[in-house]
Amino acid sequence: MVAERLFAEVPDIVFCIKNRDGLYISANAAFAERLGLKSINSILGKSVSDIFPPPLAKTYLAQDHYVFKKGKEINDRLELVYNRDGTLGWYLARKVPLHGKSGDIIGLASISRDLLTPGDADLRFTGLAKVIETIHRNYSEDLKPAELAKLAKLSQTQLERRMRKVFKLTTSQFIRKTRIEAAARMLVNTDKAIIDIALDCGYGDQSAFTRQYKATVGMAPGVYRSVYKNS
DNA sequence: TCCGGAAAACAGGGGACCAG
DNA sequence: CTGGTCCCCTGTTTTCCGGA
Repeated sequence: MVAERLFAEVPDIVFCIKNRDGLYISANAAFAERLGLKSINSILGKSVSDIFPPPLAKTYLAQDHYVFKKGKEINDRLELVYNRDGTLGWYLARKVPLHGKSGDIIGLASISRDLLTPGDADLRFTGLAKVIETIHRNYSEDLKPAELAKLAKLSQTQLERRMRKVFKLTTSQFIRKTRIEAAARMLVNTDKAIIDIALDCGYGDQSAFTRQYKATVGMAPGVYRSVYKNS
């Protein structure tokens, strides 16, 4: 298959194909590496439940189900993944249905792009340094892309274009990324109540936070804490 | 090729409430 | 504390067009 060769040696894009039964029939080296495995051989023929912890597997299964059932793509989903080495990694995921000759769905292909951190030079060059600094400093407040654009002396259109160019994210996705990442750290490194973490991270109430956290990380905050704290 | 503005479509944020 | 529903409304994103 062409796609397999295309993604085989690409280091920052995780690629895999699952058949209609949800079993991995293809994956690239980057997939194995993200899972902390030596080769992809130990993944092939397995399902998500065999590979990921139950709460995450549940989320991934639901996504696969959506693709299989609706025949629609999942595009540019921002995901936070707790890497094997304990670091937090951000990825943009995409899942597309694969159709057989008769048009029926026979599987799905998934790619997940590593959101690499741009260098200071990139930020200064694009005029985004001030915006990023403001978001990192004030993520607990109500940040408005229009005000951030003003701060950077850019039109909102320009800000969005440059954010996409540098981060592969919209401004609001970047704000969300910053908040969720801060929340993830607080969940693991502190004993703060979830409602307090929600408020500290700029959410109006705890239920909004839980919903967004789950959508991004794949687990509710409390579940995430129980899985990763002291592990 | 880059930029800005406008308009329209659309997604989704989040408040409120409730059940478990 | 989690998670579900309902639903309004805001803001985001896309697209198009014209100008430099």
